[in-house]
Amino acid sequence: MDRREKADRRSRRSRRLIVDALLGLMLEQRFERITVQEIIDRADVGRSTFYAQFRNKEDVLESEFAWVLGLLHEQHLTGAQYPAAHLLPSLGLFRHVQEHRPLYAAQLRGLAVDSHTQGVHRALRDRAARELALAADTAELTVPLDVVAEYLAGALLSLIQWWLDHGMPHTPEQMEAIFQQLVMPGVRAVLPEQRR
Amino acid sequence: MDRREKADRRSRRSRRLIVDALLGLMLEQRFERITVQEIIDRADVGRSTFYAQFRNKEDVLESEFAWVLGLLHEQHLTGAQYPAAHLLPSLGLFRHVQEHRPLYAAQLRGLAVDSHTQGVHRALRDRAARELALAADTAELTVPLDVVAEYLAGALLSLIQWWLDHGMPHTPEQMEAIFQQLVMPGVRAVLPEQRR
DNA sequence: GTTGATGGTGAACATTCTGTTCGGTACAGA
DNA sequence: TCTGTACCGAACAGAATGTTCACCATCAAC
Repeated sequence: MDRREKADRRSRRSRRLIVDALLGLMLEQRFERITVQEIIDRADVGRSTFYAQFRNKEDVLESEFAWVLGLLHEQHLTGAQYPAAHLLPSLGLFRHVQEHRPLYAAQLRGLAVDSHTQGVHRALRDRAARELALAADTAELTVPLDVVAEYLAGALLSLIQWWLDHGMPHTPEQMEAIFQQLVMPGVRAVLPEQRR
Repeated sequence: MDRREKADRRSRRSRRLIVDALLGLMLEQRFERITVQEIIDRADVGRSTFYAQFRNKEDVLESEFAWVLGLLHEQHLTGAQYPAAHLLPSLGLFRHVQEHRPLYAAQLRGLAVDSHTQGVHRALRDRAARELALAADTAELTVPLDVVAEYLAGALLSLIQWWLDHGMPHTPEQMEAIFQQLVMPGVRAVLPEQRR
């Protein structure tokens, strides 16, 4: 699964070159327009090397994303190292995006396989749904629980989108403050007064 | 520009067949995987007919979207036929999406050219930014104006996404109520008390 | 109805991109 | 030093795109 540690030094080098080439290209043009030929030209590897390492160009991005999302899960989405009232590990997510900025920026600019963004979206939405179910009696919600979960995930991602789009002018902590001010009041409004 | 009114009856027929075929296919598989051959097979038109009417398969969707977005603009985004405090014509948008459900549903399921969703997103965001600038003194905002605009557009779209995803179980009016409860409190929280 | 114009048809074609194969070379790691 | 593995590059088959063309169908106007 993770070919980062083991494997031949040459393999790692090739994979790195290819991933970097693709991320670079994605800052210039949209993903679908990029051809395998362009990738291997920029990476300066042979065609057969490319296909020895990846199934296709989608696979390049997917494997990179799988790795980064794995980190996200184990570092920020497991356990409950954040205040329960927050419902989502928003601060952790802002920090995570900042840490892996090149990948996320390329993803955004290249308008790439939307399925990745959607993967994050789903993960956040489900996480929020679970937290909400714990935080409030479902029957007491004035709005369906899964709408609230969708809203939370969507609003958080739209802040992240804005942040990336504008060259990340704020710190994760400032973004977290904005998130708390802007997004959370709506959630508290539909929860019956309870758990602060 | 708009080939719906003028043009030969046969042209209109062909275009309609092709658009419907594509929308149908998009309910089954993602846009990128769909080939022109599949479209013309399902539409039952000749290959050359397809290319006589459209530049490529993106063009099919684009022309349809351009038309529907044109309607959206003239019916819901111009003037200010909605309460100024709402900042966005959310109810109008919910109604509009319901009215053109097949297109929006296909767009969503097919994970199609994200640029269309982004087009709507941009339009909403800019609209919100303009309204915000009128509704509040920029200097008095505790959060940058364009973040709020982005948030509004993103949150509204995420509600629409949920709505489409779940087969539109609510009326536009119910969705509007949810939007008001869930999304607007955050906006009021960052506006200095003013204009109710 | 005849007629002239416009659109539709299917087959053929060049082109582009994809993904695979293979013999030979270079390098990593033990 | 030696063995396995990755890289290389060229060649290739297959798929999909978009174009062209000669022929046929349909329109609407006379």
